[in-house]
Amino acid sequence: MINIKEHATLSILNHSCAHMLAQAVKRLYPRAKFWVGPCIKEGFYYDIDLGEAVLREEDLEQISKEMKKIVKENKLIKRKELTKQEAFTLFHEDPYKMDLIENLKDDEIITAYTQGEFTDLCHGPHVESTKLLKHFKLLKVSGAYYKGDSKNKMLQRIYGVCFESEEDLEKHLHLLEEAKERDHRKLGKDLDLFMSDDLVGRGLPMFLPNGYIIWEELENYIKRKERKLGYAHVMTPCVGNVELYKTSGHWDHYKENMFPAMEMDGESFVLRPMNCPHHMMIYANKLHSYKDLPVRIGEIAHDFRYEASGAVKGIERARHFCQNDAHLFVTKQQIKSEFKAVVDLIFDVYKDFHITDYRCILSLRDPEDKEKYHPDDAMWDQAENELREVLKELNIEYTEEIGEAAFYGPKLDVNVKPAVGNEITLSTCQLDFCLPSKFHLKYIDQDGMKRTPVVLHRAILGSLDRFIAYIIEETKGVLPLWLSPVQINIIPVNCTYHLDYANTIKEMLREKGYRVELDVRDEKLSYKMRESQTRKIPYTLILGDQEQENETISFRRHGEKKTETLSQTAFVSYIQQKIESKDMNF
RNA sequence: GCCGGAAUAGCUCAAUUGGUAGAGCAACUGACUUGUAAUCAGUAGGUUGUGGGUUCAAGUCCUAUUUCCGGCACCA
Repeated sequence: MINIKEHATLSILNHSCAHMLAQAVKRLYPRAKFWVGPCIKEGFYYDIDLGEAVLREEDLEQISKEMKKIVKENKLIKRKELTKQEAFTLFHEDPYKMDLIENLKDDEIITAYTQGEFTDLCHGPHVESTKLLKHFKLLKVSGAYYKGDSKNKMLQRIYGVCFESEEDLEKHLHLLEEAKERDHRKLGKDLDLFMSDDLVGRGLPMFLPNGYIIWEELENYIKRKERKLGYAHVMTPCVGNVELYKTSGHWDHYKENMFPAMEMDGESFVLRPMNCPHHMMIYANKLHSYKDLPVRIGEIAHDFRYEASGAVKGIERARHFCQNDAHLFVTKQQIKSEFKAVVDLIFDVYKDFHITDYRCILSLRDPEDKEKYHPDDAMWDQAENELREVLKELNIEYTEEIGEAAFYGPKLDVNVKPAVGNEITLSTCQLDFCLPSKFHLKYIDQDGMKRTPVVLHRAILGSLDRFIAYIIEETKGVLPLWLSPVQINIIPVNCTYHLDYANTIKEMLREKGYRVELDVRDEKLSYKMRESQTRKIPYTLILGDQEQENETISFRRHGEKKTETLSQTAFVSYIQQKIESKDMNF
């Protein structure tokens, strides 16, 4: 989907359209006060304080009509420079604009743009006239906190998008509709992958047999990779004593996101929100030599977080999920090489899944903010520099975000944009200077001294649940062969005459380990073929007289019209090769 | 958590201003025996999310609540 904010002409068009939206709102709601109306990736929005009035989706139509009028009025959009004093005078009735003006830097040139009766404080630039803003669509209304802070008042936000032609607009709206069709929540239901139920609880999805096959395949896939890289996998309980989390610091810093404590026999337990403390204890279970390091402890671990009700979304963000987690215990000297190995693993995996549209973010501390961060400047400097060096050595594009690091160390996040909704973090690698010392972790160094290791927290597939959601949306539910719940569907041409042959083939394929179904229902071939296609089964076999006589297999690949015929052995080696290559396109 | 919207059969959706809850698909039964995206006929399927209220009468109006959806905030 097009990024409007990054687009030279569309960004101006959309920003101008936001002004026109404000003008229309002002006409219909004279008491409206305006905060900001920027251009964003998806188009534009405007944040508005309407006082008592409440905007509903259905009100958008009327506002659109007013905007169309303004288009017809062909208002020229005029720029004017103002002194700060002039600006104060001009916008004295609008507290939000006054706020903006107050916070402008003294040397900044203040400008206002006027179109007809409406003037807005704005740095511009804008199109010349409102008549150029004809092809727009208001998309949705929502609440949005003033200055993005939930302690502040909630303003009303209207979203919209504007294009240069009606054709472009229609095309874009069509894309938005298509995106909805690939929503993992819809596909998860259609393909019987997972479900949820009020009686089980909000944010607690359940994987159905089909969905669990995907889950299992991914688990095996990533564990195999990790084993090759020297990871050892463990299994730890989902519940922990509250003291464990007091030791780790989670109780102080993360309590609001945890399910409440359970009291029992004078002890207090919580469902774990993450696995670090358990893994710390596993490390502490044994005295380590510097020769043991790095120690890599991995786990496909079930976690529980009390996500805000508004944050819950299918299996992308739920209150129970499974992390592809690992903790690497390293010496200071090993930070760089281990970090590099993690980054290599991330992109090795992305290559397998054809993930190319991602964004790397290196989150660093804000050196000015002494409160927030673990106080060891030398350590921070070393770590941050080494992370940078690795990313540069590997020639990875990334952006640095100052002040976004966790209090315990810098981190690399890899974000992707799913078909529906906001950017999500898929992979992460976080350095931690704090946790090991909280648990008094040590190793005996070469010189016989006890030293504290550094920990790298990392997740490659992130949570399996979230990764599955992402893969479903990327593939539109047409999963690669190795992940498909049903890989091969057999349709006998005639359920009496060809049943034996169909059964023989089915058993042969099943013995080879493929997930195969035989459709013996008393239905027409075309009916079964249709269903096989809508279920997005990669290979549909048609077995009739010809195949039976020649001991061959005729098959059709999902989404294709043509049929191919192979000998049984040729078909098996063809399928085997497809599965082993983890080809994303079958 | 906040703002707004929604909830009707397993699924997708209908139901005039309040006036007998309905269709397609799926399921089940039967007929048909078919070579690549829907064969035909029949049967069954519902305290309209839940609780309260208004009314002669509520899927429809009011109210509380739960869940879902779109955003916002959150994601040490």
